[in-house]
Amino acid sequence: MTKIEVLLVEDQGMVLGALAALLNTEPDITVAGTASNGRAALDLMTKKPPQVLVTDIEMPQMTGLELAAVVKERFPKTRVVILTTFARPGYLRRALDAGAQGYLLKDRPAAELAEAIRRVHRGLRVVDPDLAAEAWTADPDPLSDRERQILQRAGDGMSTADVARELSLSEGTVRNYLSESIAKLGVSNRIEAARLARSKGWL
Amino acid sequence: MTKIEVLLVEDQGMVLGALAALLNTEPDITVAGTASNGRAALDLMTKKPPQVLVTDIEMPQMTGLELAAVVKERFPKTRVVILTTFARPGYLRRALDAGAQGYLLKDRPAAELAEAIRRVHRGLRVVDPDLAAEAWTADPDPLSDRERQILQRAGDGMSTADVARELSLSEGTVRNYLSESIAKLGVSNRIEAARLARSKGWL
DNA sequence: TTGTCAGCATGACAAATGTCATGTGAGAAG
DNA sequence: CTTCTCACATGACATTTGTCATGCTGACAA
Repeated sequence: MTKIEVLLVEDQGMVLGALAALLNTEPDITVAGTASNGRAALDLMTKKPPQVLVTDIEMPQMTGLELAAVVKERFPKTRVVILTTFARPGYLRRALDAGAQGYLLKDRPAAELAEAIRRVHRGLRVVDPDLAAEAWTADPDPLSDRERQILQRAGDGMSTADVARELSLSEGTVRNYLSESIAKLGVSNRIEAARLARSKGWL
Repeated sequence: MTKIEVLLVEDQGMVLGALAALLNTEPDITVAGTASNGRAALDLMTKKPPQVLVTDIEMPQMTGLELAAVVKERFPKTRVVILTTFARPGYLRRALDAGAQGYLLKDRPAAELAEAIRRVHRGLRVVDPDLAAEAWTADPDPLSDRERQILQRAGDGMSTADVARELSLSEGTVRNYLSESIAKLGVSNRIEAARLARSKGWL
C-alpha cells in the first residue's frame, strides 16, 4: 500500500508537531515534511512535491493563501487543503480562487483532517459545510480598493492625517472614504467598520 | 511504571485531538481526558482529578486563567500548565497568581510540551524563558480599573455616549478616562490605546 | 453618442473625541 | 492631625472625525 504523502505548513511549532503526530497515527497517511512558513514549504517542495499540502493561512513571510496560489501554478499535481481558525467567507473565496481543494476549520473534530486529506487526494473538494452555507448567502465585499486600503490603516490606529500623508491624499478625502465605508458596512465609526471588515475577511 | 495522567483543555477540536495524539506517543504520559472549555473540564475533574492539567487561555464559557484559579482552590494536588498563543506579560502574571506551575507558548517546538509536563509533575516550575525575561523588565499595567473598563468598551467600537450610558457616567468623564489612558500608554488615540493594552495582556 | 453609474477626489459643516483645569473623598506617609 | 497622593468625577474648550454636496473621470450599455 502506498501512503498519501502530506506536507504540513503551520507557524506554531506546538500545533505543527501535534498535527504531525495525529496524521502519523493514520495507517494510510505519512507526513513527508513540515514547514513553519510558505517560503520554507516551497523550498521543500522543489525537492519532492507531496501529494497533499496542508497549510494554515496566517503566517509570517508568506500566507497560506499566497502559498496556495504559487503551488497551483508551479506544482499543479499537488492538492491543497487550507486549515485555519478563521471562518471568514472572504478567506474561503480567496482560497478557492487560489486553487485550494479543501478548506477546513481548526474548530472541527480531529478525525476530519485525515478524512479531508483522503477525499482531496481522491480528487474531491472538501469545504466546511457551515462556512460554505454562510458564504453562499453572505454579502460580497462591498469595499473598493481605496476604501479597503484606508480602512486597514485607520483600523491600526493611524489618524486621518497620517493616512492622508502616506497615501498623498487630502484629509477630507480620507475622511470621506472612511465615511463611505462606515455607511456601506452599516456601522457607526471607523473602529466598528475595521472590526467588521476584518471579521468577514475583507481586510 | 505508572504514567502521568493529563487532562487536556482546548477549544479548537483539531488542536485538541492533535495534542492528545502527540502526548500519547510519549511512553510515560497518558491523556486521561479532554475538554473543550473550563466548565467541562471541572465536571471531568470532580470524577477523577488528573495529576496535570494542560489548558489554553482564551476559551468560551470559562477562560483557562479562571479555570486555573478554581483548580488551585478545589484540587490543590493537580498541577496546572497554561498552553497559549499569547506571549503577554499580563497573562503570565495572572497565570502565576492563579496558581499555574507552567506557562508555555504554542510557538515552541512540540517536544517541549511533554518535557514541561514531566517537570511540572516533579514539582518544578516551567515558564517560557523569553517571556519570563520580558515580564521581568516589562512595565506593570498602568491602568486603573475604571480606565480598563472604559478602554475595553471603546476598543470594541462603542461610542463615548454608549459607554457613559452603560456605566452611568457623564460623557465628559468617559472622555477623560480615555484621555488619561491614552496619555499613560503614550499613544495618540483610543484605537492605539486599546490595541497596545490588549497586546500587553492588560485588557 | 449619449446616458448613467461607479470609483476617485475635495472642502464646508456638524458631531464626536481628546485635553485641561478643577474638585471630591479615601487611604498612606509624615 | 495634617499633608500627599491617587482614583474618581465633571464641564469648557480645542481638535479630530464623520457627513454631505459637489465635481471629475472612465467603463459599459442603450
